[in-house]
Amino acid sequence: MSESGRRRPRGPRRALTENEILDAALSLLDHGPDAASVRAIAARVGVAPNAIYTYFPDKAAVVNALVERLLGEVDHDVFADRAQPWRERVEALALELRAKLSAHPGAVSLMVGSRLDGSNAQALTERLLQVLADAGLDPTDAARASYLLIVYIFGSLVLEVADVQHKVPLPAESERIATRQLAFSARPPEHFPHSAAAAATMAGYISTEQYLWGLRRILEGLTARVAMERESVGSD
Amino acid sequence: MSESGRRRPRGPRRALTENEILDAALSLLDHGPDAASVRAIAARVGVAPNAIYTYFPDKAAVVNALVERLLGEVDHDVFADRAQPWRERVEALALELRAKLSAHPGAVSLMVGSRLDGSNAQALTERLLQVLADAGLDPTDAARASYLLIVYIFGSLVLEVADVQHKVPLPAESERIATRQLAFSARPPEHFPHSAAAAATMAGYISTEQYLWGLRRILEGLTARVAMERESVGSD
DNA sequence: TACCTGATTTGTACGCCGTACAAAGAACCG
DNA sequence: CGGTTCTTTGTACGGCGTACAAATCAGGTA
Repeated sequence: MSESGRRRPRGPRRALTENEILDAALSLLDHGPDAASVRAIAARVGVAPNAIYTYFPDKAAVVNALVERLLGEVDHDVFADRAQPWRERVEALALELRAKLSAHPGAVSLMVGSRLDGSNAQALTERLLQVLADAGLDPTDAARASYLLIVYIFGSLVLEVADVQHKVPLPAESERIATRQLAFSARPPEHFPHSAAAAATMAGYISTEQYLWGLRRILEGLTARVAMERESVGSD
Repeated sequence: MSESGRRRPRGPRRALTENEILDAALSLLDHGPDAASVRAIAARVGVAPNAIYTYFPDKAAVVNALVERLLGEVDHDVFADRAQPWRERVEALALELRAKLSAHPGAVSLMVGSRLDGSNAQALTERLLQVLADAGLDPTDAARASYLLIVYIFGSLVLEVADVQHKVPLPAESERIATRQLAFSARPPEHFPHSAAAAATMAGYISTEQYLWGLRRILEGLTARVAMERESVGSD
């Protein structure tokens, strides 16, 4: 074992672990995206603010590690089963990601500007490419499609947390819809006829139903292409 | 005229306009998303920091106004022409928005968490709904589709600015692709076979070409639905 | 004309933030 | 034991958004 090979370092044992710091940051984030300051995290784990810098080089590293950890919580088994229809696997992946990330709205705010290139992010991309390859997309289309899906998933999350704007805790979906309904009906209908007509639907934008609706339209667009290409190839 | 009806206020004439403040903020944003501090803006327009609060209640209002102003710069004529094919109108809208917003990467960072419910945002939504209605979507589908498109456009922008991470000025597209190419080839190919194979495509993710590719897949998904529904309605 | 009144601008200050730096403390080695 | 090395802390700097009271300015009114 190489792990027993490396001796314990010279100094005092560390009082914390990286994970305890991330735990603290994550729980603080439930009080708003700005609540996870270095000072607050340090206070939460009972240590001086600058002790954090023994574990992470700067705050951006804490954020990156936090995002990576959330991505690591995604259960791959749900959509790694190649016996399942590929569409359901993509939907399962999208729902898993949304569930794990929107559970921490503050963290979603933080991932904007995070690198998203950690090993867990790569693993998820790889899984997605796998599913799309199983769907019959050639490697180039699969790559493009995976980015399209990531944009959709990530964009939905960002718009969703922007909508609830660091209110805490996250209100229930039905309550959020009602709030938006009110906001829409306050608009001048004479200048925005389509918007007024679509108010009820638009109030329900931010919902799992709309999320899946959009996802399915995208999947249809991806496979329409495959179908077209298969047709054009013809008797091959 | 009601404008001549309101008399000039009592005090000294204002030294600035809201627009000058937004100009200053916008030019500062080109030096990074954090460069547009209230103090920096005030210094830029030659005024004490707290004078800004005579024009805007707080910094969030400045950001909202800035985003609204950028949305107002979008040229509606390009996609308001109902004689044009609706697909091209949607593409023109998407390209206009991307062009106007990604010209100010710092501002895109700021719009995350902005309300996006100003009159210009509403006008764009209305236009989008109009185009989708012209495409033959019923009001409900048009509403859902417009949100899907907004998520895509906005998500693409957010991921794009996250990729260049406040580097300034924005590097050329070819250079960004080369940088990403390097990053991808540094990954362990044995654990991520699909990712490795798709590296070249993925390096080119962030490009106008990929942006349009995804957009067209979405439009195909939306119209595949319309086509299906028309078929199922049958002889009607 | 001179004063009053109300809007604008400024000076100062508070409490945060991320984090650099040097000193102090703790565990291991010889 | 002393020395070495790592962790933790105290203190401090510069910057942030913004609250508050004083000063300044330009009307309207007497």
